[in-house]
Amino acid sequence: MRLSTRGHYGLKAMFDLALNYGEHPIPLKSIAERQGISDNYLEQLISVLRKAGLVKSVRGAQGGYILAREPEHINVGEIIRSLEGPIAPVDCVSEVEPSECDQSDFCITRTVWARVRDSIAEVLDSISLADMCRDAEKVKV
Amino acid sequence: MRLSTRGHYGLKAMFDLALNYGEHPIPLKSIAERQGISDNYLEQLISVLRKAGLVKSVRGAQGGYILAREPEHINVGEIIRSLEGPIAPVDCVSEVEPSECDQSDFCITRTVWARVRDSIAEVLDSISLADMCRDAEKVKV
DNA sequence: TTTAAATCCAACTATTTTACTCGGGATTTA
DNA sequence: TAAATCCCGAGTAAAATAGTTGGATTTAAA
Repeated sequence: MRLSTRGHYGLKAMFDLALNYGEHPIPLKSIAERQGISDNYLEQLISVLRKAGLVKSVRGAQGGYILAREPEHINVGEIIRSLEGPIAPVDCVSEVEPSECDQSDFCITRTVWARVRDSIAEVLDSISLADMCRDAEKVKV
Repeated sequence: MRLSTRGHYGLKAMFDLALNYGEHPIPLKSIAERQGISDNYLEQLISVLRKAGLVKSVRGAQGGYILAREPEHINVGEIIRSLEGPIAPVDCVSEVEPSECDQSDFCITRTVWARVRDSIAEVLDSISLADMCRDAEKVKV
């Protein structure tokens, strides 16, 4: 029941962008450094986030990345889904295109995984980047 | 955010044993057949469940497996943990021996994963095999 | 007492996934 | 024009996954 580093690193990067949200784009290299991630690898991940419409890029010198929306309007669920795919503890309860399984037991186990899926989704969808920034403020003080 | 087949199959097998709970041990082959699992593979999994004290085995002809406790007193969380290890979306919030990470962001992302972990655990620990059997009854009628 | 039905166990393996790295091209600012 | 930066596709080593295989042991029943 583990997240891959894609989602893990991706959220770190997005949170970093939220903390540094403003006029100027943030170069990927500085995000990678602060968050302790290989910048070559992070490049791949942020490319996915860009294609998903969660960040905007500015090319050239002095370029970098900015959140595509205000931190208040980006939630963790979106970030994780874009990097890890639909939430699905097992395939047959995927949020998108669940696979069929015709088992003899009326698939009661399936309902267990559906409940797990929903509880994960509920947590992730309820937390925005702005929420996380507020939490960070609290910790600082 | 996926479970491996270990937990998936393991729960199916335990549920099968719960549905067939009684005097007689259930041979592994019949569980595997009903649940559509390779019996060689299931053998590995049930061996873990036995060592975890969740099932008892009876060797020899007419042998098989029985739940070590009544279905009411075995919950899904125990089964999953014994097969998949501690619940931990990411290592640094593992239920057991969380790994250290000294990042610059006060690890607010960490608190997100802790909440996910807790919500998964809450669901899994709240469902017993007996609950699942009752659900199965409802579906039948 | 033999046979067949079972569990038990350890080692092997093919495939897939993960977590990267690498090299080069395109774009923009100073 | 040089430097900083994003963009993109291909390659790769290591680990995890999902099994398979072969044989030893135990026990009930014929």
